[in-house]
Amino acid sequence: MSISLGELSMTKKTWTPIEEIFTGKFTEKSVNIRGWIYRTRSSGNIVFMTIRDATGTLQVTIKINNVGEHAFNDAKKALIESSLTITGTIKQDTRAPGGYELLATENQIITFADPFPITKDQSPEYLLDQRHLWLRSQKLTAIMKIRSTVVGAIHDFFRQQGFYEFDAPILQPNQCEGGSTLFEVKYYQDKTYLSQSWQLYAEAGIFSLEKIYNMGPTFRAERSKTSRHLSEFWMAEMEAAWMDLEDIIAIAKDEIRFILTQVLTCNTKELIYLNQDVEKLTRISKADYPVITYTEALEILKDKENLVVEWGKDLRTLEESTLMNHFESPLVVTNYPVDIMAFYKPRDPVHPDTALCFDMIAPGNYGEIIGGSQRSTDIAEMTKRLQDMGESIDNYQWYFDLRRYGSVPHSGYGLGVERVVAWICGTDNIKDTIPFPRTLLRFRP
RNA sequence: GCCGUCUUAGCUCAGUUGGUGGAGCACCCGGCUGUUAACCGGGCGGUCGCCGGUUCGAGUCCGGCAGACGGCGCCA
Repeated sequence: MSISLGELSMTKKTWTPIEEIFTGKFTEKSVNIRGWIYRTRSSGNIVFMTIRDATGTLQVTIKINNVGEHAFNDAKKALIESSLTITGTIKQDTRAPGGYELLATENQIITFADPFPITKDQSPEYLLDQRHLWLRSQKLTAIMKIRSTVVGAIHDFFRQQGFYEFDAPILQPNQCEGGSTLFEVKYYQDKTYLSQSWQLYAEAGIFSLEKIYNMGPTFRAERSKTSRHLSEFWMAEMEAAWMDLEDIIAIAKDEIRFILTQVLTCNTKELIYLNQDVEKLTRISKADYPVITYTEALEILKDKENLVVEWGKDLRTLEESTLMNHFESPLVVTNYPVDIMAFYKPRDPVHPDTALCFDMIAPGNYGEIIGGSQRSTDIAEMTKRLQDMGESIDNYQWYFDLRRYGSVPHSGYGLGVERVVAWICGTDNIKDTIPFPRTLLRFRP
């Protein structure tokens, strides 16, 4: 028999998070826990359940002589993912996983679950179909905890550095990155697009707040079917007046080190569950990251890998991952050819074929985790490059106004939150780093 | 846009030369007082993606269609 949810909320018990039981401080004491059945098995007059809550899993032993026949039969027939409350004594026992178990004196099923559709064998597609249920898995729980730490760390980092949070519209009339495709949205009698970047609006914000940041959803309708792409992803961006390329590269490195340090502090358990090398991540959290130019990257590829890339072509996935064979930590690559860069990235006056821009590439096969640049202040050159792309200049007059009224040198970058989480967690696919992934071929559930 | 793979039970898969469709898991019933993704016995479960063709006979061979997935390009 189930207890009513109203009745449950009226009970004034103290509930112990499962994680705390493994500190040993509750041993031989009576506790109340609540959660969901992760595994269950029975043998005659004894039922073993693994119970999970948000903090961990614990084996519960239910014996008919301790809880009575009615509660015992409920426990025996409750399927995986049934929710329940249990009272009992914590025992230290080497036979239990983790060395502790709860010997039940009472158990109350809150809701008997239907047969759970996810069993031991699952395909990636099936798990994506059942995403609303697969979120309960230990793997996704671990990743979502790390994601939460990463997002919190980004806010903490910029606020500690004196940045203000500044919001841009999600509905935007113009495109930002050249070549990327936009999601069109009906806007009353008109049409607009989902935000591809916060940046153009951020460039307006720096003239009052000087140092600003933001983190929010970003939408790109690229026809990419890879383990590194999402159609909707979260980007953490910064923009600052008076800063040049060198300044923002230093901030980007500090930001990555700060994120790593926070994750290593808060999520060691999760990193170990995900089979990540904690010592290596600790090393990277304290390291300085190498900075090379695009031209130097081509030389490394040619000299060490015999991989020849024509100067002027962008680094492709193959080249980036080959390059990363030579680096344990993230790598900063600057001065890409100006002709393949977005309209707002300025020419380097010292090396005029290149732009004052950088990418930070993650180790492994996770690709670019940060992209940024100084911002052009040359209205004539930006106008020409926008026209070459077929863009209507009228939409950018407000942006050019920023150069007409007290323009200053300024710079900014964007960090792909999911790519950073994927790299730290070592996931095969970026889809596992966001609760409900949206990709070229999937937008349900 | 280019290249490739897959589609058989609720889930994961096997299915020989073309000859009456199988296993494990899940679920149900029975057994078991220390299990670790428990185990043992039994049961339930199928329009072999769809349409057509070849054949005495097609899950299997051929053609078409549909759907799912992966890689590249592009990007965070």
